[in-house]
Amino acid sequence: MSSVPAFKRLPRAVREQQMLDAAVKVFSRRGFHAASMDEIAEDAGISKPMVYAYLGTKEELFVACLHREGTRMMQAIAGAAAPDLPADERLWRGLRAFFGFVGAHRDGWAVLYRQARGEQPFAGELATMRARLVEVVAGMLDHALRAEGREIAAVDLEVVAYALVGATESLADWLADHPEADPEKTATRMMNVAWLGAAQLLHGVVWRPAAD
Amino acid sequence: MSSVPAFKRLPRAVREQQMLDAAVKVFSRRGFHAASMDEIAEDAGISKPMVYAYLGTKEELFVACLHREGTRMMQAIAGAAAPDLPADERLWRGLRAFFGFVGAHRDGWAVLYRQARGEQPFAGELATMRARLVEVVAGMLDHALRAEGREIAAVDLEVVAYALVGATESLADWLADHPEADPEKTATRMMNVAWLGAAQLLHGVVWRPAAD
DNA sequence: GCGTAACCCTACGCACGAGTAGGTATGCTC
DNA sequence: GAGCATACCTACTCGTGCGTAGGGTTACGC
Repeated sequence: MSSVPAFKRLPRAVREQQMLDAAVKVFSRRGFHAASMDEIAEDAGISKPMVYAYLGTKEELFVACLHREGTRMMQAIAGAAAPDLPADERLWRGLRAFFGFVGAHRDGWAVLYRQARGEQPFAGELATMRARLVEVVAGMLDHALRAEGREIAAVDLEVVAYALVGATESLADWLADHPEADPEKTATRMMNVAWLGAAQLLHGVVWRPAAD
Repeated sequence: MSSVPAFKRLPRAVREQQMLDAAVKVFSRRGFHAASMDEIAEDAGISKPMVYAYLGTKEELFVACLHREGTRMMQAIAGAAAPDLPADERLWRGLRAFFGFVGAHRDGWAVLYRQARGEQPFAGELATMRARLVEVVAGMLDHALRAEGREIAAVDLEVVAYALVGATESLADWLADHPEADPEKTATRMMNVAWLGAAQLLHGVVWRPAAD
């Protein structure tokens, strides 16, 4: 009596992706705690024990979401910013790829990402990703600096890179909240804030507080 | 038999502050959801029904925390950045006040703030505060621009301001995570990132993507 | 000294949601 | 077509934590 087979008995790999899709969706719109495993299961068109069997606990599930989305984003960026280009061009392409990605996954990534910043269990996971980005940006700055024959203390470089990454994340939030906004244009604006300032630094222009 | 009166029967205003102190502390270290009203009450040296009687639901309590801390911060900034100063000086004093505040409330404010970004119910509350900041910064930029005889579309101005505020928030996070870091120095670094770039924009220097 | 209003408590009800026990059906291999 | 693994389900347990009912005690006005 297998008259209506169609939507059943799929291989594990497929179901896992469906579950992750559903999880990203639900976590995004509800937040980690407010999201229930029941809703995720229902949204994935499957029953709860299956989710536990394949992806484990709620926390593990969330981490899996972060991992998948994070990896996709990193790949998008890495694929765009070839390491043999000049610093400004790399920065530009990286930013464009980043905002393009966020624009294409507005409710997915950006909200998931915002969640992770707050909850202790995931802050570490996220910090790792951010650290990789900061390292890349700091490396770019350092490289450009050496080309100019200058040097800056590593800490300063890291903090500047951190600020740039932070500004970028904020604009990503902004982009996620403004569906009408254009990712490309946002990238251009970020480039203006970031690169014009950074270029000054690279040329040895420094702002100092007045002695008061 | 009132031999040990000391720590009992305090007036409402005092108890409310104690409760808020406790709530900020617990929300900060546990996060909104993981924090329990029982723990907050215990930490405030009072019983749970009192908290409900004075400050209302858990959500209302959290909002009250946000409000108190946010107001304090805004006052700290407003008190430092007099509106009749030149833009760069205002920016500098504002930043110094901001990082000073965060430095003095590392585990209080910064963590509370991070929480609020993620949870939908509070995102709005926080957005309002951020919007006020963005408005101030954008106003400063606009003012400085007009003094130079230039103009920029309001949207662009807002986005730039948003990016600057975002970068500042990120450095605040960084500061909160690095207890050894100096707020003053952090403010200087932020000033370098922000002002050097902004000053370029003010002078009409603009970065544009190459036609490819 | 007596009422009344504030302050404060010890319990509990109750819903919600994470995680599981235990069982059924379907395809695949030989 | 028997055996086995994999996909899948319904229906529970059980802890946790929000919010409250209902009652006690200290101050303060008169």
